[in-house]
Amino acid sequence: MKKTNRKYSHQGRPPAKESEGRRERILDSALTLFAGHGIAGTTIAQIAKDSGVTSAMVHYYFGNREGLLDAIAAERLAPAIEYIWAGVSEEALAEPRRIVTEFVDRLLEAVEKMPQLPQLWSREILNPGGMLRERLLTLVPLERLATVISALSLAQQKGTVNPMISPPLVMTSIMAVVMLPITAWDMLGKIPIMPALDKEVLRHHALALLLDGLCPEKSREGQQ
Amino acid sequence: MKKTNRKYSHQGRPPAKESEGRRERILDSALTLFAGHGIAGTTIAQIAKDSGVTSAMVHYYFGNREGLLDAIAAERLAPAIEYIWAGVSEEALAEPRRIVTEFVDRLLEAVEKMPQLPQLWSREILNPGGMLRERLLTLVPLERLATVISALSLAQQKGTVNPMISPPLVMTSIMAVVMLPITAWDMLGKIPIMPALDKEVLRHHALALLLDGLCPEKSREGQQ
Amino acid sequence: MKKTNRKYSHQGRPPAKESEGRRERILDSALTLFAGHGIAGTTIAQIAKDSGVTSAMVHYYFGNREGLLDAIAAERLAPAIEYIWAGVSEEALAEPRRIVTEFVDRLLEAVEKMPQLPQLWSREILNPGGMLRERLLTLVPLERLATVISALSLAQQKGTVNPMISPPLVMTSIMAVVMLPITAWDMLGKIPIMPALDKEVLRHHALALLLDGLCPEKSREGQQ
Amino acid sequence: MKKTNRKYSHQGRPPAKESEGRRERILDSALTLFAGHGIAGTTIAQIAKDSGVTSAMVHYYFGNREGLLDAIAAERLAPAIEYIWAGVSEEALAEPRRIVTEFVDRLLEAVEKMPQLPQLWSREILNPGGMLRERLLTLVPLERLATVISALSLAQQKGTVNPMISPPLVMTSIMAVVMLPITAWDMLGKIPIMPALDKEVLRHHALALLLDGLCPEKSREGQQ
DNA sequence: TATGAATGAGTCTTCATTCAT
DNA sequence: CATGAATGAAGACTCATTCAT
Repeated sequence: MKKTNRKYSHQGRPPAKESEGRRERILDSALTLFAGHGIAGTTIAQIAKDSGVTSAMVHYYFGNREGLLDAIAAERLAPAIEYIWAGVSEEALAEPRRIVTEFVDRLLEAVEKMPQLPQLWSREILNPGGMLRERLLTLVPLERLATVISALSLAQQKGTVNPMISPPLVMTSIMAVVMLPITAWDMLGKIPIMPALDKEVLRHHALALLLDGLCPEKSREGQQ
Repeated sequence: MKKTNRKYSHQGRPPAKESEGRRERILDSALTLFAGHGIAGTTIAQIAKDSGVTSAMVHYYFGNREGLLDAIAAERLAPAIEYIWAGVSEEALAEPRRIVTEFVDRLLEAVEKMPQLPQLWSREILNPGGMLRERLLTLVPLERLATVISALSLAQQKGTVNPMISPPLVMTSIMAVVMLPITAWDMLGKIPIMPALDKEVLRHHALALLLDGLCPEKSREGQQ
Repeated sequence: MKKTNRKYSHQGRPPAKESEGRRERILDSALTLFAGHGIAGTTIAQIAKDSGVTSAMVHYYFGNREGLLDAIAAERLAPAIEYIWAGVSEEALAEPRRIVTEFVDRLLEAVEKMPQLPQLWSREILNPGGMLRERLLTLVPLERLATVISALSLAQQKGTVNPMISPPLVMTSIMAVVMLPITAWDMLGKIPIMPALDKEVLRHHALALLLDGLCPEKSREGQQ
Repeated sequence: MKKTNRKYSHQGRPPAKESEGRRERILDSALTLFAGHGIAGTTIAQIAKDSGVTSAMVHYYFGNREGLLDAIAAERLAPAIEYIWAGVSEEALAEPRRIVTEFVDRLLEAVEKMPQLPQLWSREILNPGGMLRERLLTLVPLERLATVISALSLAQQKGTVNPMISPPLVMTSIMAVVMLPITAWDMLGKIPIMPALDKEVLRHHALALLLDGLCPEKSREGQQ
């Protein structure tokens, strides 16, 4: 069941579609369909059809639905999550702005490699009742998160971080600001006066908002 | 099929439980179960059982599954969305900070009244493939959104709004920062050094982050 | 799930086929098919077809395969078993010959009413791994059996019962001698010089063999 | 496809486990699993796993499921049946008591060598619908059975056999009294006052019951 | 010989939906 | 209004069997 995660170990290109085995192709299809219609809304038959195999074949490789979800979690999502968190370097911990910058960049890179990530993350991981939640809870590097939270608290005491924000919520906020617009991408496209919207625009927007806020110069008197 | 939306039209108390008809009870159950297991993961029989009726009764009231979703969208979610957007007052448009503050507060009030909102929003509305998306797209006040975006752009030109942010993404960012942590509430609880986390903490965090950023005083050189 | 067992409570005729509900008809079909092909060899679809319903209907009435087996055990076989054991009267306990006679007669009456009994008994109840075994173990009146065994032991001490037999095996032996030939009925029919074989012949054979043995007059020297 | 039946042709020891080929090991597993869960309840994959081969291998050796059943019947059960019937010697035919004694002993010896026999016999051979029935019907020495029946009839005319018993049913009765308690062995163990029960006890019980009956001294008037 | 891969047919089960009452 | 009964279609999963290697 173990697989080396070629995709995230290096910065490697994905291997040629031809050389991928059926197993990988099934996982690809599952990932995409799960992102598109939700896990509960996707049948094994749909995955099989999309990947050009019979549904019996899906059972052959993964045993059952649960086994497929396990594989998706372990072989596709866990590496992505690891990759994202590996992005917050030790040196960055001392500089809150770097924490944000590096984390945002890792998120965007992960999404680049796996476009289904934002939707799976918001639907199946973040949500209680999400079908990948339990499976990934153990894979999220809680101690890493704790380290970052501590670093932010320390910086807050030193006065380099906004004293009003709540350190434990920061990483969630970053993920939210980066991932959710991607999820809603096409919805935003419906807005009439929407200008060109791409990952670069999103990156600048997210960094500016997270680091300096909407109205940085403004005095802070009337806030609540 | 249309119903007045007693809940959000005024600030009125919800009507006495007794007076609610079966129809409303079915909608309540549906809303909660949809939020908990996703729409695709919820059967009519579950909703029927939870609301103490037979599943034939659900069909009697709503025709079919689609009809139930229509009703949930029109009678429960549309009013909530209307309520949220109604919060950005005309006067606020001139003051970006007020836009944010009022919007955040409306969001939190809406969640207070309908705790299922964050999960339904991220799963079934925001996500492409979400089963309420199409139904609500027409109900989102796009012209209102356009107005706000224009106001933010104008303020940006006047120098009262961070020139690096992207106005069309602002409202999405606000919703993300407020709603997602609520969705992930219990997940965040698993973090060891998590302090007390409640709506008030979230409100201050969201407002501080959105308005002033994580590191407001810092110079802005390293931002690449 | 409880049903009065009309069939065995009195000596009543079975109710008219017409008035039986679908549920009963499904149980009838199941009983017959289970006896014919074994439980493991019978599909729900076969039962459904035989009883003129859809297989979804079988699930509607019994929940699942296990539920159907439960119903067969509780509503059909348990009453038959009760009926058989109820046949050994209190007065009979003092007279070993009456125990045998009454038990044999009850067995034959039960088979008369439920011709599937011998096959189900030998395949699915008696056999370890039989699918009704666990379900019926609790229903067999063990204390009644114990009473009979005690009575036989006592009679053995008084000299009215063959001192060489083993009382705990007696009831099993009786059932075996009566039931197994019925199971193998058609097989026996293949034997060339087989005379007319019917229940009456079987009854006399069983009683004679069980009570007096094959060679009653013979001295008992060579028996090692 | 034919194999010499080493096990029953002589009194030979079973060959060393090592020298048995895979084919024999598959048959062993099949025999045991068939006895345990019934033939219909046993899959080829289970047999393969139990015998340490792949299920493709089972097909390689036996062609298909039917072929495996053929082999079980021809190579394992037929020899056992032959062995049992070979036990009724020519000399015994003149003495009914010897017929019984020798047949009982052969049955017990056969069971000793093949503990799965009683269960397979009652489930899959004796029962109509039993999956080995057709295959073994031709293998049962019908003419031998006819000979024995004739001998018993003759003895009955001569007065050395109970005139009330039915000669064609005698051999079935013997098998029933010997085999069925073995099948139900563990079930009998559940009975509270059950004394030690082993093959020797069973042998004496069966012989005593079959030869002399439960109440040999009793007068034979009330037997109706 | 031996096996991993592959599959069509079938099994149990669920579910939205309908309808007579 | 309300429901128990009924069902067709579809879902997950199993299994005997085949085949290229």
